[in-house]
Amino acid sequence: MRMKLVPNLQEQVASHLRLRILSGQLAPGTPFREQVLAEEFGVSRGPIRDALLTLTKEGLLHGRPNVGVRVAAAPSPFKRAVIVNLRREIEGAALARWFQTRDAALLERLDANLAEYQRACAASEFGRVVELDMAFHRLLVESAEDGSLVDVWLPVILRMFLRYSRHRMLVESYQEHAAVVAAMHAGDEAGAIALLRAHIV
Amino acid sequence: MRMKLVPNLQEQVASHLRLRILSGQLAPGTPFREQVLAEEFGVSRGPIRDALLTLTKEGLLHGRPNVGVRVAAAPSPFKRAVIVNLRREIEGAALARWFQTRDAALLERLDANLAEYQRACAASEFGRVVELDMAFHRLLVESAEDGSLVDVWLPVILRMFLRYSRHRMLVESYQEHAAVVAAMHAGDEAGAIALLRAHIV
DNA sequence: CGATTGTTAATTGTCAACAAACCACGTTAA
DNA sequence: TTAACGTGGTTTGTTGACAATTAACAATCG
Repeated sequence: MRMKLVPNLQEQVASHLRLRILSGQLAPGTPFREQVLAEEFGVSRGPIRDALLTLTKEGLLHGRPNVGVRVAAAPSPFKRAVIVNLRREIEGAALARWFQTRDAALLERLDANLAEYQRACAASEFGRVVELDMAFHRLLVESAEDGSLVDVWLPVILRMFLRYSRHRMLVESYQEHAAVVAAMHAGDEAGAIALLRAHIV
Repeated sequence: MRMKLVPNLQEQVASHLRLRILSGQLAPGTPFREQVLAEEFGVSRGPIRDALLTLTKEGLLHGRPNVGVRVAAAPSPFKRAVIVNLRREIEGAALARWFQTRDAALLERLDANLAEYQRACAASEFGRVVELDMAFHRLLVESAEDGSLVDVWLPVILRMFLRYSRHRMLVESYQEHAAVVAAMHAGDEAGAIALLRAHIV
């Protein structure tokens, strides 16, 4: 069994740019030029193009043919309301499915996530908190049916995290995560799902 | 004012392959080789790669790095159930929003779609029916807020139409579409939304 | 006989050069 | 003055060649 040691260049570039966009440092409309990025990453424009196309399909970039891509604007209130319900549906379904097996491995990973989350909060590592926040929800979605929902879930949550102003409420978000996990430990299915849905805002 | 006469090669290729996959002729797991497609379309591998990446993100193809892409399998019952709810949420929200304006232009387009749908049914033009079925729902989604929901809606419905066995019920599907439009004409918001949600299965 | 290791053919990943499209700017003419 | 029209420079779109990786098969060893 071998883990992939060196992922594709396009994946490395996409991951790097994803974090850069989600950090919220870049204003909507900021252009991403292929040549500039190619020189910055030390690769040719090929992998850059693939990465930009990926991020565009994920909703983080907005592209017009023959013009280029720019950082996408945050979704409108209407669109955001729809997206919130989509996330609730997906993650709620995943959590409901977990209660059919109650696999302990997931609980361990969630506990580890909470511990690291708490540490990052105390250290005020802002970017790390965003990562851990998304990782928490990703663990839930991945637990259901070998992660078959991840591909539909990812574009949804990425659009929500685009210029997400709620990351400031670090402690509050942590407590809500912890409450969900506590309900899972207690075997309270309805309570866990209700807490999770209420947490997604 | 000029319409784009010749869209990008990658878009032409993607559209063509999309229809080929949705037609249901190709069994899940059928490989898509870049070189083969490049020769078939008479272009180089570049645009083909972009098209395959697009279709992969849309859920129609399943790809592994350094190996290639294959026609994706139909979603599992669990995943399909989730996707059904996602479509209901998106299209229901779009329809609810239409009732705030009741723009007549949409009704005209839907009536035209129904007429053409009926004709294609009578002529048993199977592929055309699939197109019109999706076009009907697309019109609904595009009507809300300048089509801002289309990008999240498209990957969802494409996954549902992947090897969709329900297209055989041509007349039944037409009648359900017509019932939704009739409720819209009558100004019955709750009824239209209920009919639409019940139609998505 | 089974498992492991080389070898090879096929396929994807990457690159650099060239072609086509777009945008801003200055010019021209009504 | 203003609108239309070229024009130059910048950026994306496309291409073909080359490198890296994979999977299947053959040979080898325990």
